[in-house]
Parts: sequence; C-alpha cells; structure tokens
Amino acid sequence: MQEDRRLAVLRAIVEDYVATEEPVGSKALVERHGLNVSPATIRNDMAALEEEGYLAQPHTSAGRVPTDKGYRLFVDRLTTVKAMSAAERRAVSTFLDGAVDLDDVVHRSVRVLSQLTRQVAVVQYPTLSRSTVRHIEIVPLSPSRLLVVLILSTGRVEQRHVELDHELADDDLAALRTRVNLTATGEQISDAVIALNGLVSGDEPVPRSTAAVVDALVDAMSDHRSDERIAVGGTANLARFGDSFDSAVRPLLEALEEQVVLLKLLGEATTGGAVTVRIGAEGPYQELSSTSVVATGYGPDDALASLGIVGPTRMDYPSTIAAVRAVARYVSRILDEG
Amino acid sequence: MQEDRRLAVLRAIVEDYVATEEPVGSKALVERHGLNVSPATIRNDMAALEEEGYLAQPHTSAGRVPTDKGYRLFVDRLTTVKAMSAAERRAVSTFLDGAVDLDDVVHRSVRVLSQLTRQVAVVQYPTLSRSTVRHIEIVPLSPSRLLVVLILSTGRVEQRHVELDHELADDDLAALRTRVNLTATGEQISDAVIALNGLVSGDEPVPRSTAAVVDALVDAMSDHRSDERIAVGGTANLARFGDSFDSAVRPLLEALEEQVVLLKLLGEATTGGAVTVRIGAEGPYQELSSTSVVATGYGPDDALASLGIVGPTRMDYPSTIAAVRAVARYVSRILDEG
DNA sequence: TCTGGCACTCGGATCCTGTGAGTGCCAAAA
DNA sequence: TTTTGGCACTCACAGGATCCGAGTGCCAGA
Repeated sequence: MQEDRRLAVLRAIVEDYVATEEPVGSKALVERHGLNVSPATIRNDMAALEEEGYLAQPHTSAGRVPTDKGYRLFVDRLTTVKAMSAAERRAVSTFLDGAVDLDDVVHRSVRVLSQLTRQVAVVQYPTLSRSTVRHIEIVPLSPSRLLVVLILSTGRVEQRHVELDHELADDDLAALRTRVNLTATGEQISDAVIALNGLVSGDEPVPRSTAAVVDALVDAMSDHRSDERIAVGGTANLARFGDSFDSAVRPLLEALEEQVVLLKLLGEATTGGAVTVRIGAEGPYQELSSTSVVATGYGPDDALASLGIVGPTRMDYPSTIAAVRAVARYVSRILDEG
Repeated sequence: MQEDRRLAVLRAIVEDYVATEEPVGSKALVERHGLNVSPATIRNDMAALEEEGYLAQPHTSAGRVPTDKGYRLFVDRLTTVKAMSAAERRAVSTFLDGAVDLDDVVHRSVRVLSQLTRQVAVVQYPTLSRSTVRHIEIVPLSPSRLLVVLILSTGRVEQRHVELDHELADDDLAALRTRVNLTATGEQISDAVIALNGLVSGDEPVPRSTAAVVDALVDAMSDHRSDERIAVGGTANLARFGDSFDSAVRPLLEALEEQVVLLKLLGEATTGGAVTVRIGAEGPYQELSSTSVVATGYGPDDALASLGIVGPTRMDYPSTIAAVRAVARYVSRILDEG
C-alpha cells in the first residue's frame, strides 16, 4: 500500500525534476500531483526512497533529485510508453521518405532524431558484415590501373584502386568481372570473402590481375574502418546543458569525436529488439556519468546497425524512447524497400 | 618612427592577449617584450591605438584588448608567416597519405586540421561541378529495375535507382552502358549534362529506358544537395571557449548544424588562391561576432572546394593560417595523384 | 618626444548577513 | 501502524559592504 505510493512519489519526482530541472520538495509535490496526503507523509516516503538509494539530496536543505538507480527504476517499471503524435509520425515518415540514397537516409535520420528528442543523435551506418553483395564493377582507368567498385545491398558503395604490373585486355577484364560477380553477387559478406578467396587458392595458378582484384575486394569487405562510420547531429542541443558545462559537455563532445567510444555506447543496443537505455555511470565511461544513452538496433532483425541519442540523465525518457523506436522502425522499413 | 613602435605595440598586445587570454597592461608589455621605453610611453601609444579603433578596454581600469579592426591589421600587415615544424609537416603527410578513398581523405583532413589548430575544422566535399565523369555503370537489379552508378574523377560516387515500365534485354543494357559512357566519360559535369541531354532530344524518338537512365544521370549530376556535403571535426575544442558559453558556443554549434551557413562562411574563401581570414563581425552573421573563420580553397586552381577552421577571434592567426594552408596543399596533392 | 610621479577608477575577491525553501523529528491523531 | 501538524534547524543563495590592486590618464620636467 505505502509501497505503491512510494513508487508514485518516485515517478512524480522524476517527472517534476525533468520538467523543472530543480530539486523537488515535498510541498510542491503534493500540490502539483493529486496526492491526497500531507507533505509530511511525502517526506517520510522520500526519506525511505533516499535510504534505498533512489533519491539524493544536493545539500541538506534542498529538495530531492533522482539518482541513476531512481531513473533506472522509473524507466524499467514506471514508464508508460508515450506514443508520438500523429503529426510527429507523419513528419518522420515524409521526411525520411524523401531520401535518395544511403547517405541521405542516415543524414536525415540523424536530423529527424535530434529534432524530435532535442538531444544529440547518433546513427551508425549499416554494418558491412550484415550486407550482401549486390554487384561488383571493375572499371579500367588506364591499361594497368583498375577501379574496383563494390555495391552492397544496403546501398553502400566501397571502392578500391588496383595497380597491375601488366596490362589487361578488355576481354580478360570482362571475363574477370563476370567471374567475381558470379562468385560473390547475392552472398553475405562473410560468405563472399570465403568464396572469393576460393577463386585464387586453388591448385592451378591464377593470373596476377585476378589475385590483385580479389585482394582489393576482400580488403574492402573486411574493412572495419567503414564499419565504424557514424553520423552525429543535433550537437547544438548541447547548449541546453547550461550548467555543468565542464563536467558534462566537454567529455560528451570528446566522446562524440571518438567514434570508437560512440560505437561502444551504441553497440550494447544491437542485442535484442527493444530500445536500450544506459543511465549515467552504468556504462564503462566514468566521464559520461551525467549522460544517458537511448539506443536500439535497426534493419532486419534490428541487427544491421544501431541508432540512438545521447543526453543528460535528466531527460524525458518516455518520449525519447518512443522517438528512438519510431525512427528505427521507419529506417528499417525504408532500407527494406530500397 | 613612433608609428613603427605603435605597430609593434599592437602586435605585442595581440600576441600577449592570444597567449594569456587576459587584457594586457602597459607594464606587463614592456617587461615581456624588449621594448626599450617606459610603460608611460606605451600608455600613450595604447591611447592612440584605442583612439584609432584598434584596441578596446573591457572596463576603465583594465588592460587593452584588440578589436576586430586590430586583429585585421595584425593579420594583414603584422603577421610573419609561421612555418610548421618539420615534425608537424611529416605528421600531416603521413596521416593523409593513409587515406583509401574520398570519404577517408575528407575525414582525415578534418581530423588533422582540428588537431593542428585545436579549433573546429570544416572540410567541404569536392564540388560536383568541378569534377569530370570517370565512369558510368548500369547494374540490373531485376528485369525492370536498374541501379545507375556515377563515378567522378574526385572519387565521389553517386547512385540512383531507375524503375522501368518494361523489361530490358541484356544486350540493350550493354549498348546503353556503352553509349552513355562514350557520351559522358571524361567530360566536365556541366558538359556531360549537355551531352547526355543531347542524346535524348534529337528528332528521332529514343527508347523510354534510355530516357529514364539519362534522367537519373542528369539528376545525379545536378544534385546540389551533394554539393552541400561537409565534414566537421574537433567540436571538443569548443570546450576551451570556457567563458562566454552562451554568447559564443551556442550560435557556433547552431551554425555547425546548418550546412548552408557553413558553406557560406567557407565559400568566401574559394576565390583566389590565398588563405582567407574573416574576423568577428566582418561576415553577415551577427551571432558569430566573436568567432573568426580561416579558410582556403583546395584542389586544382584551389577551386574544387573549401576547407578551414572556425574559432574564437582571439586565436593564434599565424600558426592557424599556416596549418590551414599546409593541409589544403596536401589534400590538393593527394586528390591530384589519386 | 619620452619619462617619472601621482591621483583616480573600478572590477573582482572576500566577508557578512538575512531570507526562505526544505528538512528531520516528535508527539498526537486516525 | 500510519498519517499529520508543529517546530526547530540547516544551508544555499542573494544582496550589500569593504578592501585591494592592477591599470589608467594626465602633467610637469628631462
């Protein structure tokens, strides 16, 4: 019985604190929410919640503020999913539908996500490893110089230059093109790498040009650098941090520069289909103790790559989660169609 | 005679202020620089410089601070170009030489530029209009669906989907591929657009598939959206702004989100070969009155696109200019070779 | 034209104080 | 056992007063 009320108090505190950005006291709480008890009762509850670690006091004579643990409980048990308005949903879909290619999809997603949440948005480009090969093109730049272009199912394009130590006739080039396409087209990257390597590892020797082209392709397919590509947007929203600039914004700006860190933050999200929330110091990054990450996977099985937002622990989790989920769904759908 | 000394005083003040970030007074000035006159003399000079608008006082009993006009004079007449150290030059060249494709070149440039200058770096992707067509590829995705890939001399790749209202035989596809390549390959974008349009505007009717493919190509070639692509890096350096967060960092973060604004800032630079410096409120953007832009063109004739940095008016102009120029040169060279 | 001297200014640091929001605790009521 | 009203207490913060010193402007003399 009181347990229920205590949770209600916690929820109310989280909501108020997110809205006002100020520690919330017992009196204000009873007034703003329809709690039919006196402030003193609330004080007892708050003391209990603080005892259990869900609340904290900035200083003795101030209101309470949720701790990471408090937010965690709020997110896990007290959140009623806040659906986006029809207008918002329409905005997302029309904006994303206008995209012409993969780059455009990613950039538009980052943009719409940062505008919806008013936070810093991060979108990872589709991972190479989950793509299939759509087509391989070999373009002669000069008699002994080739451009190898790898087109993936996700719309991603990788290119590599190949220098030959001998000239290659047009016929041979065409044959090579046909051969690699027959070998790799339609395959998953991992399988394509194996199949291509099979081409050159047989008993009989292969032309050096074939070996060079296959090398370039395998290199492009195993290029983890491009797995790490990321788009960031909405950094202007960092200006709303206002206070705690040095302690909060600086490390965040640094993290945003370090793609590896970002990927790790997002990475936790790709497991499972749901939206993942990392609150404050829950992750491995001490410096980001006052920021939360809301992220999820997208694409087939939500496993193609991740997207999400980074913001202060003090954020509106219900709406943010809804926005992240919605954008992920639309992006998945678009990639599926395109 | 005194004129010379006054300029020396201005230079000294700019240098000291950039180094210490504090208004500089007459006494400190004579001590730090080997000026063989008394503080009182310097005070007279400073008063004169203030009269002429090169200096300002934050408040009555404080030292002097350069005005925009003061920085301008410093940059235009008092700057001895500060060459980069051999180590720095080597770092730039080895780092940039490691790039594998255009994206990589741009990202690495942004990175090295922001690290050298410790400012926010901005690099514009090579403009479409200055590129030539390297190759056009047409890939059948299904009997009535094509992927058109446009490969440009700068290494840029654009792709478009084409839906046909009829099926296209392989032979026809090959013929079409040959035809558009013969028409456009090697041409400047502007000429290629004209030539391609010529293909379909003759008296005799052309197959609808040809028209559709040409449409897609022309669309990709006239896509100004991709002219607006930009890479930004080193935002973490904004943290060093420290004071004046709201007045300086917020508008800057907003500007960095708005590619149009950024392009305009950089855009002034592409004219002429030299490094352009915009100081404080010299540009059209009131909000950026406490930031300067140091930029230059790169590529053939320095006209392919722009790169540069954005930072506080109080910055080390000589080194910054040297760094921007050096990076632009290396990037130009790499694009030329690649 | 430069210099030393001198009075003056004023931002910023430091300390003090009053105020009020908010707390914890206790005894009485429910 | 839980809730409530009362009451003393704490403490951040704003406002005011004071002091300090870096730096200036000006002037008379070198």
